[in-house]
Amino acid sequence: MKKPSSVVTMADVARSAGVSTMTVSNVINGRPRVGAETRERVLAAITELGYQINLAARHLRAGRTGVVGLAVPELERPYFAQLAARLADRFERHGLRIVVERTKASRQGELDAVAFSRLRMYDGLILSVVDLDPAELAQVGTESPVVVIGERVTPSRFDHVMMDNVDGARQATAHLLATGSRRIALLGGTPGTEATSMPTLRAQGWAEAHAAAGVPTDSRLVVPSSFRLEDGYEDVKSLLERGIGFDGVFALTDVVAIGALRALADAGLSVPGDVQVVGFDDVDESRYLVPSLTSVNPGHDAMADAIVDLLLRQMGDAQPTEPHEHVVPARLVARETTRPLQA
Amino acid sequence: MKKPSSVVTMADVARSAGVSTMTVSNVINGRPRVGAETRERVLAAITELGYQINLAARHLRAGRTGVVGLAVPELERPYFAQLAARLADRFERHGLRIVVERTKASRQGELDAVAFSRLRMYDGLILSVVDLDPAELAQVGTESPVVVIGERVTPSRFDHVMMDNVDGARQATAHLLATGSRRIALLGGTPGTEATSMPTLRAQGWAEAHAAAGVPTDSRLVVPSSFRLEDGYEDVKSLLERGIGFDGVFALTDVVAIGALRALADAGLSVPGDVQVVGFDDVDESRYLVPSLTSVNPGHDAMADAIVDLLLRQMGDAQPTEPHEHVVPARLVARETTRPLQA
DNA sequence: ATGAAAGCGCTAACAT
DNA sequence: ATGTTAGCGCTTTCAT
Repeated sequence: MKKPSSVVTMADVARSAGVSTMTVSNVINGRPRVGAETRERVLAAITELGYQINLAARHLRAGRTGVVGLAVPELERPYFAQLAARLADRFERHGLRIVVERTKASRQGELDAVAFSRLRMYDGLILSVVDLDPAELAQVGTESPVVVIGERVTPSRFDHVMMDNVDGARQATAHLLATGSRRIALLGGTPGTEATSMPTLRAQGWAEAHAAAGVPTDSRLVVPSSFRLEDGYEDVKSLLERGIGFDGVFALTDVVAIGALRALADAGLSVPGDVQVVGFDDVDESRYLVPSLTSVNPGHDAMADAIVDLLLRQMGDAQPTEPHEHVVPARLVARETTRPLQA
Repeated sequence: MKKPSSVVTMADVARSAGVSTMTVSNVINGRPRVGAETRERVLAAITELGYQINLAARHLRAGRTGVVGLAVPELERPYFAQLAARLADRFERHGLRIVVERTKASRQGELDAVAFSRLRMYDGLILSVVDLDPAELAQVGTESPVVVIGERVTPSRFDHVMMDNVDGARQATAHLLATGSRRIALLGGTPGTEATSMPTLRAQGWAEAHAAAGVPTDSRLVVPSSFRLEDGYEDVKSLLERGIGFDGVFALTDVVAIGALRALADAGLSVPGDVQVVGFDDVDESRYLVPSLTSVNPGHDAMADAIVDLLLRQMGDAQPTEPHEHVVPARLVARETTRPLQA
């Protein structure tokens, strides 16, 4: 019983079993042409020595890893965590592992992810682009399969799956207007950002709905912030403290909405009586909140399906096909933070 | 401008620049002893050919990947998503990437994670063990650094960081008792499970607190379930439908508590007036809920610190040290789903 | 059914 | 400052 002192290689096993490394390799990979008795001997040696295959070597040889990477801005955002779970389910059915990493929504983080992937650690990459600019992304040379998700309009070089941010935001705002809100705060709007960023697109939907309804917007109701719970909380608190009146809230994400709800409660405002609230993402917890959160469902399953389909296609095909641009429709889910529509 | 037809290797670059591969390697890795003019030439060739380093080869050679794996039961559980984020912050400071994968809380998934790691795709692995049994885990031969987290008492072969489940649950239950609850439902208790599983440990704390207070428990108040929102919801609904009275709820996780709160609201029960509720995990959203959720904080930062410390130690040390067992203390955070303690 | 040789793309060690 | 040699551990030929 030899203790595996440091690293046991195939050669060690081969020597111990009195065969060639090739035969060991054949046994390990379940290839057919190995005698039953030889196989036994090899297996015994493997157990005895505690042999473990070296994937790095295998990958170098095979040129593939069986791993798909998912790079998201932040691991703890429910939207991405839930997307990751959906993707994991789907890829698993195709015998692929999925691993999740984060980019911190930074240019560098996003570039790193592509680099890591194209450097052959992943057979394919799903990249949520936030900060990387289309031009930069376009320059990234990559032969390896990449599907870009996220809100920005990206260069046509890559397959791209996105939700319909503008229309979703339009629906959310239109619903608030239809149910009686007239001054709708936009939480998370980040003015001065790229024209194709998620906040800008959702702000655009907010503006369009106002225009369509002939209701004026007030720029003081646009509160810039990040996407954390405390941001929604602080945004509302700040509006109240500054005495900027509002009777509706469109939060750029459900997480922000949850923070906002808390601030409204602290201020003694009732929801939806005094203020109506709509979020975006329709994360799992939204329907369990009290009151349950009206939100925009960005088409989770359709999105996951499209991503998997496009990536597998790239991974399978010999010749690259034309890049696809896939927009998944969004749909408002009305719940208790908004009043019922008049019939 | 040659199009990178398939794979450009260092050798290609070397040829094109009229140097040896070694010089190319030196340039790429920023090693000092390269002439300025040569460096220029090499860099030019790299750009021109669109050369990209092959990490698989690098790793085979270097024997390390710079990647730490984190294997958790489910990607979308807030507790794990938030843990992942904390760990990512810390490892990043040490120049390590962290990637997250899921095990589905299954034996096989957990074994796969160890296999993947020890097969040298990760320099270290943080494994949340749920289903794998200590004996099985012990048999997994691995030279590669592993830190086990999770509730089960694991074999002493591995460094292990865990929260104080029993004491946390005891605090939660004691608080409910101290604030007047007498019939406390236990949501998520899974009877007949391993003696060291998380549900069992937390159930034990629940029982201990009752014993200490001289209050009898009622086994009908123990509702088995998984850890999703809908489980908490269904658990409460089921208790109510079956007419099993209760005036307190200890949910095994905050997520379950959120589901429970919704079911209580649906039944027209007030919290904390009619029923007090305590969760476990103190996830970020708990303090923003309305009413905010009283919960057990399992010591998030202390836990992350301990994990990182132990793993880095293993990754650094030549000789393996004695395995460490680290228990992080838990602490109740009283909020609005429970009544104030009588002064 | 099994083995020998070659080499995946890189880098550490040792020349020059 | 740059090149040569050797080899990481595996698998793909192509023998036998």
